[in-house]
Amino acid sequence: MSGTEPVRRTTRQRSAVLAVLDDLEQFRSAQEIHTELVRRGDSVGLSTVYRTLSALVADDDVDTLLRDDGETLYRRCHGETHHHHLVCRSCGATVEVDGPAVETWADRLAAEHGFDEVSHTLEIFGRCEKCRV
Amino acid sequence: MSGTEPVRRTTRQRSAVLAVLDDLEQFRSAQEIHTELVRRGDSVGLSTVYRTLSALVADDDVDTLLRDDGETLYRRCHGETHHHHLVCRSCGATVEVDGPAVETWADRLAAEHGFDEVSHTLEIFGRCEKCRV
DNA sequence: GGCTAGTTGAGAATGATTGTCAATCCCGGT
DNA sequence: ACCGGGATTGACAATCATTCTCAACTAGCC
Ligand SMILES: [Zn+2]
Ligand SMILES: [Zn+2]
Ligand SMILES: [Zn+2]
Ligand SMILES: [Zn+2]
Repeated sequence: MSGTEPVRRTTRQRSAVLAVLDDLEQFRSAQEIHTELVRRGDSVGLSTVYRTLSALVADDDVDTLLRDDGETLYRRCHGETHHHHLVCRSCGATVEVDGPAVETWADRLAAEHGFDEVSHTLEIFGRCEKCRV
Repeated sequence: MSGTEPVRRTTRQRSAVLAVLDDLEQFRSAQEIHTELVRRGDSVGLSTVYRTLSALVADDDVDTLLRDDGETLYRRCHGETHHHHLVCRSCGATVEVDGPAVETWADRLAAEHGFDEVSHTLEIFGRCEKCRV
């Protein structure tokens, strides 16, 4: 399917971004990840953070999620296969979920209406227990 | 649930935006709607377009949709109740769809994980028949 | 015809994301 | 260890959707 993927060199910056992602259980914005890198004293240029995240997404190593305000959030998920997320609006805590029924429903529906090259987005938002008053 | 809604006056601008929305079957961005208004010779300030659209969304008279690149699209839907969309990526043609099974699945899942104030986003993208090569 | 509060719009401001490009670095070959 | 060339970096500028500002305008009401 995908042609030969471009070579990715191992650099201090790339490792630093990956380290932050591996320590984070929540979906976070590029800006937040950049701030965290600075806080750790392992500073990486903002452009590089964006570039690295884009590469990770292209390689399917990182999942993205669009917040209501349009900002993109990133997270390194454990599941290898296609899945969705139950996300806490206030703390970003995330549960990876599978919905086999939804997958087939969406594909069938699209086919019935003559749609091609189908994809879908599905995210569930809420407030987790820890974030109750 | 919602308190007394703020008064909305009937202005030329508001009517013009609604007129465009009613003629459009596709999801469109605020900028595109603004361009269409100018083309019709019924120009409305861009700020006003955004303001009007926001008000319509707040009043549940218009549906929104976040495109992959984070831009917000607007559409005046026919269905009164909660529903989702099957959208053509190239022309924006939209089919309103219902997924009762998904609704209950999402709510139950969130409840099982102790989540509160649950909402969800679900959109299906594809290429419609007219947009095949 | 006036009053007044909601509305408008040109332009500035915001803020995330992307582009630029010279300096720097990784890595396979020697 | 020493190159060399292509990949990577980062300070900064640029883009672009969206929001803010605020003085001028107007719909709705007496
Ligand atoms: Zn995930
Ligand atoms: Zn899915
Ligand atoms: Zn709709
Ligand atoms: Zn739904």
